[in-house]
Amino acid sequence: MFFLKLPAIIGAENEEGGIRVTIYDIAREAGVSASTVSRVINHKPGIREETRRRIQKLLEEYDYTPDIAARGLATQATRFIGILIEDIRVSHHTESAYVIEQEMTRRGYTCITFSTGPDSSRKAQYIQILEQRRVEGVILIGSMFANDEVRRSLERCLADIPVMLVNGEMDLPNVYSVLIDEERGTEECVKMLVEKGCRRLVYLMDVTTPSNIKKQRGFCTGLLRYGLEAGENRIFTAPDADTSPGGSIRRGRQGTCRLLESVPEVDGIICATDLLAIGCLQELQKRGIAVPGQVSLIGIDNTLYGQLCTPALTTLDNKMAQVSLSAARMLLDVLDGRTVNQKLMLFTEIIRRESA
Amino acid sequence: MFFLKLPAIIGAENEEGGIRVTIYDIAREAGVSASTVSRVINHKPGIREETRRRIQKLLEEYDYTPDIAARGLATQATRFIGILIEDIRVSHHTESAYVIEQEMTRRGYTCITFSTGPDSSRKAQYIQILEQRRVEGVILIGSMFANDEVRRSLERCLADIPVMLVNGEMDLPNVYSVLIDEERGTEECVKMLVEKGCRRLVYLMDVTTPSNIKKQRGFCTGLLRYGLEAGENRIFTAPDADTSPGGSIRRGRQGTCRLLESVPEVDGIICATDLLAIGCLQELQKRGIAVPGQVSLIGIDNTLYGQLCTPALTTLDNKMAQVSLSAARMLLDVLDGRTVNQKLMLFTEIIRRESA
DNA sequence: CTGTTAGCGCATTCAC
DNA sequence: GTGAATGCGCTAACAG
Repeated sequence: MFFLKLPAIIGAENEEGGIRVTIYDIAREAGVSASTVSRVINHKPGIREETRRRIQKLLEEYDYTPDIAARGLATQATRFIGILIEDIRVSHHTESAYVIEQEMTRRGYTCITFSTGPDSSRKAQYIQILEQRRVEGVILIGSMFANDEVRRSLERCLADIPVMLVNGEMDLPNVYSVLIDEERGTEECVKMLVEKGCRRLVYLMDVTTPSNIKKQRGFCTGLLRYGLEAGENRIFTAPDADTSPGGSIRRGRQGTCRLLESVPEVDGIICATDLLAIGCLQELQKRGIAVPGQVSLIGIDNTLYGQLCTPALTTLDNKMAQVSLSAARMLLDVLDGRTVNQKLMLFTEIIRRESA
Repeated sequence: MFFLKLPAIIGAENEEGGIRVTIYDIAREAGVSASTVSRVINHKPGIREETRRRIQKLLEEYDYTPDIAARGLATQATRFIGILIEDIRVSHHTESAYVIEQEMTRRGYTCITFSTGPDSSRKAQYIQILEQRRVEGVILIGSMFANDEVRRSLERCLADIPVMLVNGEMDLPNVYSVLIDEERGTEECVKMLVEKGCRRLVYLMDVTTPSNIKKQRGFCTGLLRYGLEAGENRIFTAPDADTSPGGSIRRGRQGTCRLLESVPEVDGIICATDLLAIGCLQELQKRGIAVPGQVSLIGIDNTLYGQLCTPALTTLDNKMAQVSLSAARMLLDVLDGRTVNQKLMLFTEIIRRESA
């Protein structure tokens, strides 16, 4: 398997058949030592201008490209950032991954991104892969990462590197959080519906993520605060068998069916996600229930989907792009040795469109 | 900067404060040499069962995790795959990246994915980053990578590693292609519209990608073949200033305005993408033009968006997920030393829904 | 200003 | 069966 690198010994020709040119090749060609070449490559001072130029020229001539892994081995710095998401196909996750990758790349880091799926033990496996790759920092996107199994895995594998939790909290010295106040945001949605005259509100969710639970709490708080009687019968959970992106819509439809059976007099619905809301909308329309005429509808996430449906969806923007960008910047700050706050909170905003 | 690793010399305690345990640490603890530990880790034969078990136990006890980069330096294998996409936020690109990442991860590779943006010189830069990371294979997603600048960059940087082109062609010995017959597919769309009685067809596109050009060719061929007079006035290009995902819809609306001015009697529109079609649909509805009553509308891509709008969009499914999966598998075959076809073609399928 | 030496963590010959 | 020696490509400390 090993290719004996004769050129290095004989000083003969190389640069063909997949042989990589190394700093030694360049050094030999330039009649200097490898360290000198290394210094030129890394723009270190203390090199005669003539030498620098000569080596620079050879580097280009031979199309030299540094092996970052080898460099990392010597410097103990891989310049890798790990990103874990449950499913990158979910549109606000896509947005997050995109924003983070752009920022990290801009700053000279390379991102390794994995879609882990919902299973916690799988998440732990991916954390181990990141450990093996010796990432210098990690960003976990989504509240579903804030659980004990992930926590244990982090303590075990990544105790010494900074970890950013996007929309989740974890009490660990190396774990930082960027949060978004979905709870208060959802409460504001209730307020808005009440002000529009709604009296029978329902919160529809599917997967019981910490995030969705927070929204639920905000919903309940809103009911109390704005004078509506609370009660378990105002919370509905759609079955979550199908985990594909399209599944959300289906769940929205099914959840709405159930909901309408229990609370036929409903006049305001808040859905945990936009896609759920769109499923809901489809079911309502199918039954001839006017939106927003008879029922006001609000989604959460501010996805593109919400702009496309008719009527356009009023939605709670949880600003995933901004939140993710903040997380990326915080991580960069930590890596640069700057002190940062361990927790940060950003604020949601209601995007008023036609459905409410 | 360097942490003198005293434990290795003194044989003292370690495992705290970010010091990674190496095979040498384990070896010392077990009273064997590093080679033996290495053999155990890599499940090589020729180790006494007792020794193996003892070392195995220590490995777990000390939470040993191999440094893959160091291993790669020794074996000349990084197990990295590079993926380049113009914009991962575009839904069928997301799907592609997802599918490929899942398959590669399953097979022990780690993906490095970049969103390059449309600019060719930027694409070349990203190719260089992949080279620096010593990826073992590369997948370029989208026809926009099939241009001369990228080609030169590949020849220069990645001449010795397999490159898969998803939906694009390039005549280079190490470049493989998985294609999708969008040309014939679009032709079939024309046929379908003609059979529905349409007589004034228009093709609306935005960015002039090789892929969109192919669709255009298919459109023209269809016109000829199915007895409609061709002509430049049947092709419309929407302005493409805004490159955000939402921009597509806006372009669809604007393009439709122009189109209606020139060909007010249009009764069938094929759009180069679903999002474009949705913008088109919005504009038509705004003007009170019935779809599919007065105008039949077909999109391309089979995105989730097409299922959400009203009426649901008839669309040409270009099977990006399958195409991407095939590309991933082909690449794995090449990496495993199996011979594969350098080109492969998959087939589109029309998804009939309400808009046509 | 530059070369020599050593070592990053690991896998692999070749001895024993 | 196992160990010692060597090298992967690169950087960094220390001399000169």
